[in-house]
Amino acid sequence: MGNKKKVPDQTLIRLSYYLRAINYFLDEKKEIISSKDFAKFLRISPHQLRKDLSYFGQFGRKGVGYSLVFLKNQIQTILGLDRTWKACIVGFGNLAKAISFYKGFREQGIDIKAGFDIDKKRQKDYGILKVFPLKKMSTIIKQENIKIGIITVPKEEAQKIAERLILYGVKAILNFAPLKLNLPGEVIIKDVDLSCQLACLTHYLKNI
Amino acid sequence: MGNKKKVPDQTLIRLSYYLRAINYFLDEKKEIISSKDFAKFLRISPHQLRKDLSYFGQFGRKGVGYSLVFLKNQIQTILGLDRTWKACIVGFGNLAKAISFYKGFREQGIDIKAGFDIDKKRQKDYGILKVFPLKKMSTIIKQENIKIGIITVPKEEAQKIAERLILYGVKAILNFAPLKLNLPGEVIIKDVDLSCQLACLTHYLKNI
DNA sequence: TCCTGTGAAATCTTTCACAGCT
DNA sequence: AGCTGTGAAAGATTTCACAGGA
Repeated sequence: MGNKKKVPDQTLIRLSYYLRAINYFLDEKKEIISSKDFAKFLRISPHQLRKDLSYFGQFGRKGVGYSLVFLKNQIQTILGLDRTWKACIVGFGNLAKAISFYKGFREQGIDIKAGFDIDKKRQKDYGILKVFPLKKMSTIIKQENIKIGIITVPKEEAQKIAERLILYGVKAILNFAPLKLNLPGEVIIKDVDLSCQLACLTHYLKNI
Repeated sequence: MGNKKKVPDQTLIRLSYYLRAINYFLDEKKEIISSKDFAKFLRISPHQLRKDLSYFGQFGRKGVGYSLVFLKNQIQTILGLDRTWKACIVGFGNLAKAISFYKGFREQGIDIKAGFDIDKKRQKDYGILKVFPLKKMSTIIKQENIKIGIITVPKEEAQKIAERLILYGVKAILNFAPLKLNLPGEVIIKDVDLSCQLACLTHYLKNI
C-alpha cells in the first residue's frame, strides 16, 4: 500500500498529465491500457508511470494493465479533483480572459466563480462569470466560500491583492504576476512566470 | 572554473528568477549583494544560489558579495539573453494577446515579431505587432529569421502548426496547447499547461 | 571577520530487476 | 507469457562544511 512515503512534487505534476492522457484514451474508446503503451504516448518510462501510481495504491491488474475509467477516478481523488473547487480571478485583462474562458478548468473541477477589476469598463457579466469591483471581494469570496485565488494584476498590485485574498479566506494562490509574493507559510502558492519559461528556451537555442 | 559538469535544468530555471530579482535590486539602487541577502529575498538557501552560479564561473568577490551589474550581464549571457531573439505566435486569442502585449518579454530580449491566425477579424496591425493569415507563415518566418514559435491554438490544430513552424525554420517552441507534441528530438519544446498547474494546488488544498 | 567557491555528504528522484498475480 | 508493484541500485540535486581571498 502506498503509505506515508513522501511523494515527489514531480509525481503530482505528472499525475495531472496522466489525467489529461486518460481523457484522450477514453475519447478513443480505449478501456484498458498497459503502462508500456501509456508511457510511450507520454514519452516517459513505464517504470516511472508505475512508480508514480504506486505511491498511492495498487490500481492495475497484473498481466493485464490499468482500467482507464478506474484510474481516472483514482487520480481525480488523489488530486482532489473529485469535487468542484470555487476560484476567483483578480485583474481581468487578456490573461484573465484566456483563463476564465478556457473550458479545461471546469472539466478538471475548478469553477471560476467571479472576476474582480478596478476598471469600470471591465466590470460586466460575461455569461460564464461576472466581473465585480475590488470592494466586492470580501463579500463574494466569503459568500461563495472561494478557496482558490488567481492573480493576474500588474506586479505593483500583486502583494496587496494576495494579502486581501488571504484575509477573506482564500487558501491557495496561482500567481501570474512576475514577483515573489511574501505570504504566511500555510498558504499554498504556485508561481507561473511566462517570461522565465521563455528565458530557459534561449539558453538551449544559443548552442545550436 | 565551471567546466563541463552537467548543469541541472532547475538551475537554469532559477537563473531566470535570479535575473528578475537583480532587476528589482537595481531599481532599488543596490549595487552589491551577498548570497545571504539575495537568497533570503527569494526564499531559497544561500548555498543553492552560490552553487547555481558556480556552474558557470566565479562571479562574486570573497568577503564582499556580488556586483549586481556584473552578475546581470553574466546571467544574461548564460541564458542567451544578451542578444534579441525573434519570435512569432500562432493563434491570436486572449492568451496570445496577453503574451504579446506583456512588456516582460521584450525586456528579456525576446521580440515577438508577428502573429498568425485563421480568423480574418484578428488579422490586423496592433502597433506592437501585426497579425497575418496562416499562409504567410512561411514567408515571414524565413524573411525575419524567426527561431522561436509560441503556440496558442486549440489542441486539435497544435500538432499541425508545430510541424509547419519547424518546416519553416523554427528551432524552439513554447506550447500552450494542452497536449504532448510529437516532434523530432532536436527541437526544443517547453510545454506550459495552465490547468495542470492548478490541479497540483488542489491536491494540497484537499488536506487543509 | 565576512563572504565566496567547491568537494563531499546527505537527500531526493528515477531507473532497474524481479517476485508474484492473471 | 504478459504485466504490475516495489525494494534496491543508480543517478541527480541539494545541502553542508570549510578552505581561502578581501
